[in-house]
Amino acid sequence: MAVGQVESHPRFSAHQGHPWVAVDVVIYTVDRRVLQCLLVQVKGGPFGGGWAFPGGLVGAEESVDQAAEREVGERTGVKGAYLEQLYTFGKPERDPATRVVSVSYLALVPYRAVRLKLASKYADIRWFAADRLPHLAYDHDQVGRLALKRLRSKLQYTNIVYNLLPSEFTLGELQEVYETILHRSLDRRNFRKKILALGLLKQLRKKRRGTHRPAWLYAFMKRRPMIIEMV
Amino acid sequence: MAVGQVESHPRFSAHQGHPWVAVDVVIYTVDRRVLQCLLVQVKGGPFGGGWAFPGGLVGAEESVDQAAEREVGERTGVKGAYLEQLYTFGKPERDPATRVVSVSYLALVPYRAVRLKLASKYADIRWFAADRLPHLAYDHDQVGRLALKRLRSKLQYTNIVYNLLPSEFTLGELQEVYETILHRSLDRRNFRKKILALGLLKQLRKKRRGTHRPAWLYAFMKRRPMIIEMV
DNA sequence: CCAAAAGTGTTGGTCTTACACCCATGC
DNA sequence: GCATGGGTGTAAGACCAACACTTTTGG
Repeated sequence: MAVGQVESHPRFSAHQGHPWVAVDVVIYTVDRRVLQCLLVQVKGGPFGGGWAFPGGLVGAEESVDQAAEREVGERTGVKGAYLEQLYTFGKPERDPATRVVSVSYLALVPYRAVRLKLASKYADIRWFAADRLPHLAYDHDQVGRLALKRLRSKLQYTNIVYNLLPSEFTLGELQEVYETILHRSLDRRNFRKKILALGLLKQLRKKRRGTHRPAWLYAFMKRRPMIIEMV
Repeated sequence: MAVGQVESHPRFSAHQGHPWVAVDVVIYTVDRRVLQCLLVQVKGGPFGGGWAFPGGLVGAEESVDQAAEREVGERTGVKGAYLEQLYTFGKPERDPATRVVSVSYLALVPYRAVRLKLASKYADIRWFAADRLPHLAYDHDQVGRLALKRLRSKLQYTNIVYNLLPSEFTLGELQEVYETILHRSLDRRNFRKKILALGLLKQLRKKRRGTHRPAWLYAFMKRRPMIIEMV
């Protein structure tokens, strides 16, 4: 991209120079009653060996959202995951190697659908319990705190939880995901009352048979983000 | 900034190319019971003659936040205004002249402190009623909708309104600002009850003498952002 | 028959909303 | 004395949190 393009831009003068643009994605999933979060191990540079959220530069032809979606797809194999922009971090010193402005995203993927894939730029990739992350490279500790806060708060007034569940589930399983993420226990009767009152779930005609009394299976009527009030 | 720097970056490969980074700032104020919003008239290019929010490229040495603060200072003369990041817009086609990723901000300034200053890059600058903006250049219609939504919602659970008021004010004036921004009338008794119960205001030892019964003056005890519950 | 998870209503307290009259001043 | 904005309390309804027992199945 030529500098001349910006010098002729009607709103901008080019004297300032400019940073690079990257995305970083905090990818959550729930597996066996634990909220997990995907980290990659940085290979070289001042943070080599440290852990960070996966991310990469935004390409010339793609939108910033697309770059985030691409990163989720490349690392987890999941297409069309739930993605939400968190915040843009732009301090010059946040990455000592280069001036990088980073747009952070929150992503939710169902655990069963994930097939982790390492990129050559990383030394390792794996899930960590979201509330016990190691110290992270760059300013990613801050990104992680923000993501967790946003996830917890958004759980309460949206239906995004459907992104973490299989298409059929029992109310007990649904409640378990809420409890896992919010990190506190909820009253079963109140939970069922409230979530059923929202009218977002439909009861299926089958039950899940386990080791004990079978439970009705439910599904979300619509699998798309909606603003509601929960918990 | 040399490409070689990024090719040697531990996390990124340089094949992608990269966009420019800019900020756009939605600057609100309240004047005579109207929520006003600052627009500039674009000079050349495909949007020449159109109106947009003031903004500019992020400099190599400054953070993105600083670029926004600088823009507010340059246009209004107000230093240290309330600033909050809104969202980052990053579609390649959003600005036809150049690939620009734009970080949008919401700013609040007290009307009395403002001295508007035109930049050579703009044809004009002036206040518009926030709920009657003209069609804007770029994707700024979207930015404006988002800013207004955020302002209204944040009014309800923070104390940011202090950024729009002089240091001393009556409860009537405070309520008027709320009503102006929320665009609906509030019950006076309930409003006073609630806002006083928050304990954020102190009653001063003086009254404002107007054309009728004098009203007690109040001030915010702390002029810094806090999370609360209002309205 | 025992263990384990599923299922189900009511009550008290808190919070929110709606609403009407008197007061102090300037003109 | 009248017009104008300032100042104040209560009652009804909505909402939320707390709480215990019975049912159904597998082993």
